[in-house]
Amino acid sequence: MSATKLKDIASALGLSYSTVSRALKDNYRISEETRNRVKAYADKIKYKPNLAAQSLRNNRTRSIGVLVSNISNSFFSEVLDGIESIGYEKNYQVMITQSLESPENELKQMENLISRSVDGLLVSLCSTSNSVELLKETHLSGTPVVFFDRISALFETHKVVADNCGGSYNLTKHLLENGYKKIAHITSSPELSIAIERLEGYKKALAEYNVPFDEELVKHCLHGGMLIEETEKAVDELLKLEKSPDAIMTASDRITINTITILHNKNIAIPEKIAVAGFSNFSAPQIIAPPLTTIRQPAFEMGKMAAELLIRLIESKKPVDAFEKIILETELVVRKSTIRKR
Amino acid sequence: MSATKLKDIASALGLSYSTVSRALKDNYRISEETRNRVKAYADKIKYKPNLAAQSLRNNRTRSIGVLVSNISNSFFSEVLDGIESIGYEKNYQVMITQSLESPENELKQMENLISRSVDGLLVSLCSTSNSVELLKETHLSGTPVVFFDRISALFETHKVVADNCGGSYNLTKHLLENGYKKIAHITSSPELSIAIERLEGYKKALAEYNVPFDEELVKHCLHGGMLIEETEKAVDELLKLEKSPDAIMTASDRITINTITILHNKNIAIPEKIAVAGFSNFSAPQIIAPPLTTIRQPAFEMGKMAAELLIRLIESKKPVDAFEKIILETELVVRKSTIRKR
DNA sequence: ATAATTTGTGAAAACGTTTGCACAAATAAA
DNA sequence: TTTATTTGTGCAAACGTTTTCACAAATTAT
Repeated sequence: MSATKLKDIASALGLSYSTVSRALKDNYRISEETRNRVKAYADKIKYKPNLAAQSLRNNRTRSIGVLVSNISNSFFSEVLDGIESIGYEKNYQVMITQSLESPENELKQMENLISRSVDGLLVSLCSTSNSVELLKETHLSGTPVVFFDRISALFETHKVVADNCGGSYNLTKHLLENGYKKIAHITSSPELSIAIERLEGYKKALAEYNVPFDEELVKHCLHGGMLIEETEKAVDELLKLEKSPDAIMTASDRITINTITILHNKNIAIPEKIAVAGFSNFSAPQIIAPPLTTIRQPAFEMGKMAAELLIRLIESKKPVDAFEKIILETELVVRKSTIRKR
Repeated sequence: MSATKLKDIASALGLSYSTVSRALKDNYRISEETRNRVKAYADKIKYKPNLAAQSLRNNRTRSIGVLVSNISNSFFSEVLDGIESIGYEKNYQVMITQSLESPENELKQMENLISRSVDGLLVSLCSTSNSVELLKETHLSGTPVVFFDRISALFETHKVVADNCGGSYNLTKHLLENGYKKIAHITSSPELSIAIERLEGYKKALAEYNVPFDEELVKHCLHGGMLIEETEKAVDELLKLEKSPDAIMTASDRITINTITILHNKNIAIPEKIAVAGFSNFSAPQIIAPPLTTIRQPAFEMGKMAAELLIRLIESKKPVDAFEKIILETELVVRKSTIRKR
């Protein structure tokens, strides 16, 4: 009933463990003949090496750990899809964990992954992360770490990100060019790298079009829109402003959905009264009322790139010389939610 | 640099490995005093047992394997979220793989998980699965298997499913009661358990309202709507029918999105010309044009239940007597896509 | 011919745990 | 007091690999 072992092959073929082991890895001085005999027999009895034993011996698990804030967030689930596809291709097991935006969870999950001796780590930080120190140690002790999406300024390492600044610049510019003057920005926690970068692009576009930046038009949802109340508060405050905005740029899927829902409930016409557009990896922006102008991030691609980079780092013999930073382009798709009929 | 080991504790405290090991597991005759001393020191030096060594020795990995068809499908990503939440709670690592609806992938992924000696398996089969034999073996060899969502008639084991039949019955009934007579059903591969059950509920409702069942009104998308073309073909064929349908009930998120997109493109008004409703775990059905009547499955809950059951099976000493089948209720939410103004 | 090298294989240690068994010390029963 | 039992600890084997070292046989160089 129990699985086949090296010993089974060895005794069946009258060889020693060592010879069998070496024959299967064909990296040593084993005669062509023996090698083939061993491999044929291993195939025949469907030998599968015991991975626990291999890990114990080799200190390698052929697995990578992933930390995201939330698996079921559509952006992250696409990223995970990409990571898994590379894991499958390169024969690495992917271990997925989520922080749920809690720094305590994040730290525990990270420790957990490390104690499972994953060969590398793929991390998208939570907004108030305090696990950077642990990551530094991990990195130093030889387990490579690649950040994606949400990175940390406190720890210089390999990174794969979307061009957040460029994306929000393009989107803001699009709004400005279509005659919107008072553009609000509802974004997530101000500590997040992505929020900072998106704000930057927004400011850059405003400056270019000589529209003064107005602090009051920027609202933060500290929970990234997990709670609709925080978006509600943001929208309400915007509507109460003396000169309330004629467009809202949102920074995430959830915030986008919340904002639209709220405006619908208040019977505020989009885009006639207020235009809406945002960062989104929504699966169907075209069937929203109204079809939504979006900045789409290459999430699947990001997962693939990050996983490929990580595995490259894992498998490179020498410690890699320089940190790589890969920036992926975003895509602006204009739909009706930002186009007023004349 | 390297992690701390049992030996470190043992030599620091002048004890043997065995005593330290037993003290940490407090399941043997170790004096209160020694136990505390060991634990305190272990805490102090942040001792983390080597999991590879433990697995090798115990034949347990404290991990469970999951197979879904696609991580980024919103239904599955919610399920995964649920599974992960229980895994975290019970301290099991979750290893997620996807079949991408390919039986070959499915089999490979399954073998992979098994060779990693996961303690149990959580499986949602792909439509033309041929890995049931392997699962049977696995089950017999003592690794429990729990099916969720898409189950197999060929293998009797533990199951967690939504009430697909009841759900589609309710939805069909809702349509019938709102005056729709010719209700089409666009569903996925006819081999899938969920498709079979949903068709059944549909037929049951029709029969109850004395509407004859019409084979021509049922269309299958073999790839579950991954390719928009297959939905396009289905819709086209329906529209070409002598008496084309006045309502369409869709069986999955992707098919729903595709159908709505296609009808929009053809300028066919929903629900005035054709009503649309479907099974969906879309994150925002309320902001679709028009707001979508849906049957929502308790995906997160399903993941939790399945994971809890599996872990219970893993940790129960005796082989469990009977197979459990948990059926979760679905929720019908009526919105404008099925309500005609009078 | 002998010496040096190459080639193929095996013995055994190591990776870090857990656990059956043995055994001494302390306690309880006779 | 002697014997039986309980209590606390240590030794050593086992889990299934990989790999260093050793060594015999075959080949090549001298």
